Amino acid sequence: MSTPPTLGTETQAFLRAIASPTRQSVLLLFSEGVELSVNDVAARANLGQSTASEQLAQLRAGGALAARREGRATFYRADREGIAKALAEIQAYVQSCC
Amino acid sequence: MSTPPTLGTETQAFLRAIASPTRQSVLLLFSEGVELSVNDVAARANLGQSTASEQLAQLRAGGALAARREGRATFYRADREGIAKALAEIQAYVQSCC
DNA sequence: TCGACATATCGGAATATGCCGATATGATTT
DNA sequence: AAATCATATCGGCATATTCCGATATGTCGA
Repeated sequence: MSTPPTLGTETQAFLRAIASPTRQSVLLLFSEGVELSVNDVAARANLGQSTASEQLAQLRAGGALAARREGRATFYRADREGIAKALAEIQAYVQSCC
Repeated sequence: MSTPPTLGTETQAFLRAIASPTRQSVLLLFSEGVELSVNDVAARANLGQSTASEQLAQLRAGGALAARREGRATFYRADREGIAKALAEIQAYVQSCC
């Protein structure tokens, strides 16, 4: 019943993911349920293609983004569920000490 | 009125602070409003004195801990307000894109 | 004031992260 | 099958982070 005192690895990854200013601004590109390809993100965030791919992968590993492959492109979108889950776990963790 | 789309520097620091497993376990030592000195933390978390001091400073910079100096010792405690503020800002940020 | 104690800061080594260009993988079209 | 397009992975450099031991700062008691 009680939440474990330690954060799960995915929530760890979530925290690391959104702790980066670059990834924060990347995440903000996904408002309103919009889907973006890696190249879209690279262009809008002024990042190289490989960097965009890597940063998106980290946001995905943290449950902040979800990915869908359509043809040759990969479309990313905000993962409402994953984010809610991470936030809930962080809340629970923080409440266990504060 | 509306929260800026970017996270404040203190909230940045909060995220970096709790993204570290070491600091997560340090933070858990402060349950129930307990106050701990730097040496207490160093001993309980198996860290060198200087490391404990540095990690506590980072948690403090992120608003997760508050400090009080009593004589030669510095006592740290959980900063409920600082934590609540950071969490609220993170929630607001996340809602702007999800 | 001097010694002892607690914390903070410094210097450095090991490791991790961020970003890039180049290359490899996967998917589509002709 | 070959060319093309999008993404992913690799190698590498620059910077940041983590942790330590050593030293400096600050506070108290004798």
